[in-house]
Amino acid sequence: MAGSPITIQDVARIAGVSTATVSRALHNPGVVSRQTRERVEKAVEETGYAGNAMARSLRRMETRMIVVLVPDIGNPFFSEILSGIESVASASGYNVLIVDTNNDPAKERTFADYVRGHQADGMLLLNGRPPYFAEGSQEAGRRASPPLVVLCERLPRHDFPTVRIDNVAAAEAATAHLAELGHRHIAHITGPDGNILTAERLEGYERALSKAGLASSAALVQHGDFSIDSGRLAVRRLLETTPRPTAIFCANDEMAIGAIAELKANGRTVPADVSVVGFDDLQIAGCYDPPLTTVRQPRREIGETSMRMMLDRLANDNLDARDCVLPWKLVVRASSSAPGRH
Amino acid sequence: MAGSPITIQDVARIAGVSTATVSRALHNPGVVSRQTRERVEKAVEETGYAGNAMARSLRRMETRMIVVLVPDIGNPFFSEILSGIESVASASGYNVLIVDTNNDPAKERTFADYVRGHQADGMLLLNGRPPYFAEGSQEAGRRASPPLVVLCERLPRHDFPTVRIDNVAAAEAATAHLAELGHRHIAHITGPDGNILTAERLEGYERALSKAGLASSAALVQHGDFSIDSGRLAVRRLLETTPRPTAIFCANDEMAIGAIAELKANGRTVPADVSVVGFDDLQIAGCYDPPLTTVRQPRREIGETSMRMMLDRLANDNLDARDCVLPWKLVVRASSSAPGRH
DNA sequence: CTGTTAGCGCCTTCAC
DNA sequence: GTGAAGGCGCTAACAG
Repeated sequence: MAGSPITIQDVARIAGVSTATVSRALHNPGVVSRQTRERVEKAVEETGYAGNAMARSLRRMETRMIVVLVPDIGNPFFSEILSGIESVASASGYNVLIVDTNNDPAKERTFADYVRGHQADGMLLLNGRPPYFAEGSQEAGRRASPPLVVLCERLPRHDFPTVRIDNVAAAEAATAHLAELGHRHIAHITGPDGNILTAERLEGYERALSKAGLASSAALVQHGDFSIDSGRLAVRRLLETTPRPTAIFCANDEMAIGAIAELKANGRTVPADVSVVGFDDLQIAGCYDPPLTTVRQPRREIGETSMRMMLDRLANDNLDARDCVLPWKLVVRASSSAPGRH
Repeated sequence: MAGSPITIQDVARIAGVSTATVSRALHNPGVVSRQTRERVEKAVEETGYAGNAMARSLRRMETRMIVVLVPDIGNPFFSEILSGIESVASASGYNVLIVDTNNDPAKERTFADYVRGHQADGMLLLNGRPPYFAEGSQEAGRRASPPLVVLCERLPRHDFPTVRIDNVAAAEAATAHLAELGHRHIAHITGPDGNILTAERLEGYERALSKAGLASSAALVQHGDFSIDSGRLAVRRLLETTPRPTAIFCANDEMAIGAIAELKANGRTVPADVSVVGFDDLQIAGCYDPPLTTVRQPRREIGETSMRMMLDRLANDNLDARDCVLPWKLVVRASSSAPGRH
């Protein structure tokens, strides 16, 4: 009984039918007689037959697997998106292969090859870097590109289907919120260079400053990389800036948390001395001290929508590349207030 | 050129060799002549041949895929473990299918079937619930069980290979730390019922109380479920307890964060009024206000070790079921101190 | 309603 | 060093 695995032939022999009938009884039960179906089911039970996914995939030329490329699975921002992807996928009988690329382009490429190598039917991209097949400009014809949906960012010079929010508008609203509170020296801590989100949120920040009639200054814009530590470091630099900023808009919540921690460590009170606004609305944002004002993204919905677009695309080769823009919301909590006297 | 995918036959035709030679040139280059190899490589380049993983898997009867069952991918505790798993796996040419089971037993079972259905070569379990094939006591013979490694928890009544820390000892040390600071009323917020970690950390807590000569009391033990919110709720109940506890040992960091947030919301100061100790040492623990005293688990190493055990097991059917116990460390930060006057 | 047949694409003997 | 051939397990097309 132990040893060689059970195949459809074993089941067929025991049930006294052909392998084709076993296959039908399992995948298309309506088309076989009740008697036969029951005999097959009994044989399946007896043997513990589980099918062979490799053989089925080869025959059907589909894997029912979707690869999701995530730059950093430890980033809590992604987990709810993944959860949304997962729920839609499994409801349609698809599996999700989550791959942490660690922002390593080589790894991204390896896994992009999954689709070409028939290890997956499609790919969801969360890192805003186009995969190999989109690199050469001449070969980037959409006709040749495998099923792909880009999440959260829109790749410049490509028209892959996209699900995202309007980062420029959201960043503008977050910064405008600080300006409306009366802040005149508003700093910004950016994401990593080369990231599309970084550019868009910076643009929103600058647009808000300009609309509020505030001067922007290079010293007010500090580079970060979305990590807690980079938020701390950026604040250390900002504390040496003149005029001292009374408010900081951080390109994500983790840097905002680092920023607040560092402000406290330097004896500043948030928001009395410095207001801080984040971006993403991680779960921790509401529990931090003070609770963080931030931009909420519909993370689960982003995941769900992207997977639905993927399923549409899989069912219909010639689907148009849609750009789906979901709503965001500024969540005002206690980390932002009118500036104190200085 | 677009349309049907390139197969090994296309490459063979273009290179003017047989498919067998193409296969050899690709997987066993030493055995073909340099001339031939170069011709094949050129043809591969021209065509963009990527192989077909399904066909290869079917032929070789292995998928080089390992499923990892995670109860909740949003829990940051798991991400570094996953990262460790990933790095060892990809170094050996294995892929990791991360599945969020959402603590849903049905889903766990579905994915446990992956191994039987040849969709994966082995399985890593992070949720401490035995999969289907271990449920029936008679069929649970080890000989029949597919390659499986259990992380972080040891399944009772099973002898699957395990990688974990000594939770009882670590919880005892965390509690003893509070007792040594002079606390006499030490509360505990537990994990969810039925979880093995919950039981082990509770046992360590009780053992420390007993060794310190402190009475344990039902009112001091509040149920949680590892979530931030459950930490908040538990504190609300503890604030109505007499005698009021001056210290709380939480079964994980997230509940500790919730506990501190709720204590602050009720006007208590941590640690002056109440000391709080967590478990796990999440990244946020060091940035919280106050920085959290907690137990550090070697998360990355847990992941790496478990994947190595899996690879060993895959390479050698008859490997003994090892129980690998890794070291932990109590990290004392500012959230715990001697009790104030009451 | 059921059986027979013919591969899916690849790798691995077995010959030469 | 290379080619021919068979088959991994399954399912879709075609007969009956």
